[in-house]
Amino acid sequence: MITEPADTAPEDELIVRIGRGTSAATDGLSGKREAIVRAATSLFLRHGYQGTSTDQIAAAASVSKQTVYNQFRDKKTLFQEIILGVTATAERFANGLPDELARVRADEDLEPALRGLAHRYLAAVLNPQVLALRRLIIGETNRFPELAAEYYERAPARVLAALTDVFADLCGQGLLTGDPTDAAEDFAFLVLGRALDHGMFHIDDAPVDTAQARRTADRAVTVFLAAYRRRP
Amino acid sequence: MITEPADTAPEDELIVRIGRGTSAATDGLSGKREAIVRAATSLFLRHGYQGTSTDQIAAAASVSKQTVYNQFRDKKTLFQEIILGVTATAERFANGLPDELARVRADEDLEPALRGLAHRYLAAVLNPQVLALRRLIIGETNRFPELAAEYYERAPARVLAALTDVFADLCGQGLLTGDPTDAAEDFAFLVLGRALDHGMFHIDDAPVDTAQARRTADRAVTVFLAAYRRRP
Amino acid sequence: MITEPADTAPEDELIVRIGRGTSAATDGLSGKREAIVRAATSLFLRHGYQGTSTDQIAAAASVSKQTVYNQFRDKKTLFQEIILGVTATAERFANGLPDELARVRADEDLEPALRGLAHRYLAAVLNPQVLALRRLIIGETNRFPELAAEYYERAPARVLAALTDVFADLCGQGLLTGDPTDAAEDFAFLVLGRALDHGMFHIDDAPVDTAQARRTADRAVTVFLAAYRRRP
Amino acid sequence: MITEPADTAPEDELIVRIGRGTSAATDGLSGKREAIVRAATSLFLRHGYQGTSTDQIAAAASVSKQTVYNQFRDKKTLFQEIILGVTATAERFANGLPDELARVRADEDLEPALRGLAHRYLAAVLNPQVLALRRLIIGETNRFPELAAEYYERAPARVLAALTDVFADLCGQGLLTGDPTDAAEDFAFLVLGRALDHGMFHIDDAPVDTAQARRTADRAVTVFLAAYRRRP
DNA sequence: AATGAATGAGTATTCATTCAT
DNA sequence: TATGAATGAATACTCATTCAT
Repeated sequence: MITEPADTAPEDELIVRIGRGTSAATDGLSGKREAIVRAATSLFLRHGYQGTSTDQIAAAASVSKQTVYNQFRDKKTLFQEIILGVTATAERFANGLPDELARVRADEDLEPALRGLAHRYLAAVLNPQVLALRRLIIGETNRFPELAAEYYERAPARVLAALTDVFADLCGQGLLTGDPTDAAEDFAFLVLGRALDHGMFHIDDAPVDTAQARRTADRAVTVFLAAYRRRP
Repeated sequence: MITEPADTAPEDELIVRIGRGTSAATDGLSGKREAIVRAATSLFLRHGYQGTSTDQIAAAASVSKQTVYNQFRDKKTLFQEIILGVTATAERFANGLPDELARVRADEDLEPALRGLAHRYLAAVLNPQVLALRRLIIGETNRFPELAAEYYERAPARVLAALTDVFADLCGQGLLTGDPTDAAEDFAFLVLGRALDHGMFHIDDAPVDTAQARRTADRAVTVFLAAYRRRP
Repeated sequence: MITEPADTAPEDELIVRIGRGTSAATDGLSGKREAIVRAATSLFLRHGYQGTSTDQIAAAASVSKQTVYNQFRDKKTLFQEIILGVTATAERFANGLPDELARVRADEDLEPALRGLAHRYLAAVLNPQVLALRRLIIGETNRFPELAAEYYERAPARVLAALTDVFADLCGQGLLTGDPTDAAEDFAFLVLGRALDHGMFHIDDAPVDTAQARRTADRAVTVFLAAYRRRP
Repeated sequence: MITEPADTAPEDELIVRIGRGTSAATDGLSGKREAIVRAATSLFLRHGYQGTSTDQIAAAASVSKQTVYNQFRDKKTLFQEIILGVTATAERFANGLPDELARVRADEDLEPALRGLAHRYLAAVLNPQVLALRRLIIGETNRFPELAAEYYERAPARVLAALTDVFADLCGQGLLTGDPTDAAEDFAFLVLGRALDHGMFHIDDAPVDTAQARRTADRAVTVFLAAYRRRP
């Protein structure tokens, strides 16, 4: 119904190749599959699951409708594959977190290191596409409860687990006290809470306000350390 | 993966009378209006905006479809009126917060008072219907950006403002230090962050786990006071 | 797809009013319902269940597609209501049979009376629309087994039961011997067998060949009486 | 009311090799052709012509869709070749009938011989697959009138012709009187009539009830001989 | 000859909305 | 005002058939 031909918003960062054929030999064949994923991701993120028709997806991918169905059994399957594919990106981000703090050695390094971590974390989550993905999944939690739960496990929960590892290590170094799991949660939501809550209810295609994000990160670290820094 | 819960959840708490006819005189006439609101609220919360048809609303309200259109012009209008009506409930909760801490006078009262506040706040937000409403609005933020923004102002932001007032007062009493606005945000998300993040991605009709909520509230207050309690 | 505007084959005999509103007051309202039944009956008889689309039905009835769905929940329901409605016509025919032989009193009346009965029976069943209905139901027996069984009970089996009553009466009068049920079956298929078998596999819109039917009827009665006439 | 039997019924008896390549040399090449015929026969018998898609046929034959089209031009052609191929089986049955009665010599052999013939005939026609084939062709008589007529000529009519030959021979031996053609028809439908009529409208995968079939055959022969046996 | 992918028209059904009463 | 019936466009999905390899 609603046709948006000039549809060029670059969600490309979030779009990953999904499916079987990734080898060079099949690249030509699965070009259409990738086009469908790309188009559907963009449409789902902007109009939601129900608000996106298979006609629109096929048109946006410059592909016939049946090709969509040949590649993805039905709309539900396409949606799930896309969400899970995109989720993998978030998973990779989480898995990369621990390395960032691996080099913290002495007391004087801790606070700036945490500030850097907090800032990168905040910037990653406030990315407009990441926010759009969260809105999409949250809005479809009733329809796809298992998909939502799986996303939670592989993205937010995975980040918390990574932070827990980080803080357990820092406790082991004698830099922090308290339960690492609690520390991870408190750190995460001191950093993200307000911005994420606001971001859920506001569409803003502008990139993250870096200065604001840095102030938020710095304050979060200050409060966090007031509670969790080991005092001699 | 698609789940359709039975159509019998009593959202009555959230359903308030909306619209013009609230006086006793018009009660007979707007009984149908209320039935429509009640039915539509229930359906929208469970199946979303696009997942709810006007046929379903009319049938659930035992009313003809044209009556729905006579009362609400179109589906969008009905949706917006319902969301704003339900938002008023959240607004009232926010407005009641400051009174809760008005009686705190001496240092020894502060921590238990904050714990009680934190627990009531957490329990209120984790109410299954409140979570469902959040999911609904978040999922429709793209379609109804102004509605989402208005909800944010009248519910989450209103609570933060109320907490800011509370903490400004406590700072004035010499019990806390720091910026009251920052304190309000940090308090709010230390309390809510994790549970709300989890709640967005998990359907759970069970009532809030009180013991767990209390532990969370207590820990949040401890961390909060480590950073914001005025030290002599 | 296939549009047949000049579709004026008069199946009207078979089409009976189906449904709730038959009173004069609702006649105007259910005019469309009747048009749908009329159009769908014609199309189903000619193109089968799967070969008839709801688009075609709506077009042939000069009605919108949704009106078809408002009146008949879905295509299956429409098909079943039509078949059962038409079946009622066959049922009435069966119920009228016993009266035809009620007047047989003396031995000399028996043979001509049976010949008349046989001829009317044969002519009724060889009616092109009746044959088309049989083909339709037989062809859909896999898809609608209960409907086919119900048709069988209310049409062919009902006729056999009526003939059984007739022959039981004639046995009671001392005109026939043997089991009335056997007699009914043998009579029925001596009369119909060949013509019906042939008719199933040949489309022939021409009316029944009366002379041929009479010869068949006469021969059937001769063979039948050779076996079942009581000999003094 | 719609029933979809499991896809495992072994119609192999009815499936014969169809088409050009039957010699040993081409067996390798037409193995796929045979697989297609086998799969399509099974599907057509169970779901009808329109109810069977070329996708299903290709999948059931473990063959690509294009291979189906390479072998059979289009769906109609495939259907017709299958029906005609299966018809050949019925034809062979008819052609074998005369030999069965060739040995009848004396009066005392006649009745048991006819009973045996009647029973075998009845059992052959009541075979579930034969009934399914009849339903299929009858249901498609409007769409494939010439195919239905050809089936009729090569199966039911061929049996009647064979029976006519049998009875002409028996008349020549002085065992029967009357017109052999009439005798054949009356014999055929005294035997089959009721069971065939019932069988058209009832799906029953169970094998024929032998005792019941024998009783029917015996009664049919009794009535038949009452009319056609030559009396000295 | 065989394949997997592609096509465009068609399937039953439902949508938000409006009209006649 | 409230209703039941009606509408035309859209929904997800499937069809028989063909193309490139």
